[in-house]
Amino acid sequence: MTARSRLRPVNSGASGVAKAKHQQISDEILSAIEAGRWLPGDRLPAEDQLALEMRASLGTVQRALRSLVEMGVVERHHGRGTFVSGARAQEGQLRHFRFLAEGGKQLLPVYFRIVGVETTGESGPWSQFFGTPDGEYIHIHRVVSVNDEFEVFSEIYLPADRFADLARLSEATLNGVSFRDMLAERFNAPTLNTRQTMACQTLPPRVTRVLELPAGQYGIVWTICGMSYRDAPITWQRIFVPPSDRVIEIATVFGGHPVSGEAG
Amino acid sequence: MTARSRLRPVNSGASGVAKAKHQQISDEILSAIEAGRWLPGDRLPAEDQLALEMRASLGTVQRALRSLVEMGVVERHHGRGTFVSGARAQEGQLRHFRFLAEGGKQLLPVYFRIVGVETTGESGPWSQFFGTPDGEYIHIHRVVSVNDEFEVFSEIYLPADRFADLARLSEATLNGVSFRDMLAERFNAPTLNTRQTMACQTLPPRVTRVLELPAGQYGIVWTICGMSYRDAPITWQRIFVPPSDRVIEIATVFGGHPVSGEAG
DNA sequence: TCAACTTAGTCCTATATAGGACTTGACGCC
DNA sequence: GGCGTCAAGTCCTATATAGGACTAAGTTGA
Repeated sequence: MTARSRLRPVNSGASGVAKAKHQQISDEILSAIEAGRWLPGDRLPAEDQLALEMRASLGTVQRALRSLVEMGVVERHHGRGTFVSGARAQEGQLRHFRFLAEGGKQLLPVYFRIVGVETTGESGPWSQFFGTPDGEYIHIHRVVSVNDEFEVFSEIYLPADRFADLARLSEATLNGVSFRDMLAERFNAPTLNTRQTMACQTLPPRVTRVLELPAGQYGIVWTICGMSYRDAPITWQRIFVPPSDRVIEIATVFGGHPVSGEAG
Repeated sequence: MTARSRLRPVNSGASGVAKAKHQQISDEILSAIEAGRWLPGDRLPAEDQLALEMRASLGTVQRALRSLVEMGVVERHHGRGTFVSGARAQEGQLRHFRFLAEGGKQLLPVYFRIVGVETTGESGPWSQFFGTPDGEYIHIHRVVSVNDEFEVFSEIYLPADRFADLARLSEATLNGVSFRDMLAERFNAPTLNTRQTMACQTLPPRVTRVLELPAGQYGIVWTICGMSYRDAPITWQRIFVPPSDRVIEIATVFGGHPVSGEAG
């Protein structure tokens, strides 16, 4: 028995409800990826190999893998193999949102400047999202320059226990990086799904001060709850967007094909 | 041969690129639904029946039907059948967006008041979206009251030729109805997908005037491009949202499971 | 050296078949 | 009438099998 065949055969746990075998299999593979058995970029065993390990037929394994593709967990390439999705895989893609110029041209967030990093036990909507009312959180404020054209203010909360190593990273290391990529690459915590809300409100003083805007300025208060495998909450982010002719495009994906295009 | 078996056998057209049979089949069924062979709420023939008509195996038809479910075109119910999705099917669901109160409770748009209806040849971002620079459009302005709690201003453009009957409807008929439902039910044009952008900008005078806001008030300018079967553009909508502690939740659906919940 | 060919590995499609699970309506019985 | 049983219709899962298509790497030959 090689190291390759360490996956538990499905249906081994006496679970309450019976689940379809293809779901059990995708669940099993997902667990293995979560546990780090394969890292982003790694190739999974071939379909037929998995079918043997899982004691299932090829068709059943294929169906399980298709559902993992839909979740954004793996990618399959004809003739090459099945790979764990890295953050880089969707780079530049409209997976969750992006900024656009007036004509529809895409703007890239290129410059991040850390304003503050702290660990806090403060509760708020983030603690509700994480489901840990008394939890400790890493709280990072940043100014994000979009395409060197305009700036937004971003603050992000992460559970301190899950990302303890992050608190030990220097600010220099955190500067200029995309959190989404970093969490996927260094913490095996890719953002697979988001829940987003928006409102127009007055920007708080700490924001207007840093962005050099008049006090009481209105802006978009944009909340992004980031979820990873099994919809586990990993990031609570709030972005303050001042008035601008730049627009935010929100990804809405149905039927497997992301909506994109140049028009506004 | 009954009226039921009018679907063309797949692969009959000498198309340029070869498509997979299951794609051809879902395409074929989609065309039939588009053409009105089955209307929203109607039951499609059973899987095995379709397999016969399409000269395909059961598994292939099932795969085609699953992809139509993903697109939101049909719904399948174990033991009952496969039905063309009506607009009502997703009522109250977070298919594209919804309004939330501060605590996360859902607010329903309950009251629509028509401000103006006109037919215009004016060009703008909508004509770019529709791809008809010289087209005629039905342009409708409305005040939408969300849960009787706050008001937003909505304007919508529709291609005049496609929805000619709509221009003939009286304002009384248009008052108080959801366009999304009406287009699906009366025009066989369900909104299956959207492209959404947002920006914080000053609200135009015609909006502040109707909503009784101070001139120059900032707000969210929210553009929603609605698409139907095969991503055909059907509605271009702009919603002006004044400052409020009410938030807009945008649906972001990945892996087939819509993200929802009570938290903000 | 380099292009063409071959081969192994992998994913993709499609079929025929079998049984299970759920829904609905009909039927018979009390 | 009300209840349980039954059967037909439908979707759901799973298997075994076959062949095709794409990729990457190695081999051959001019």
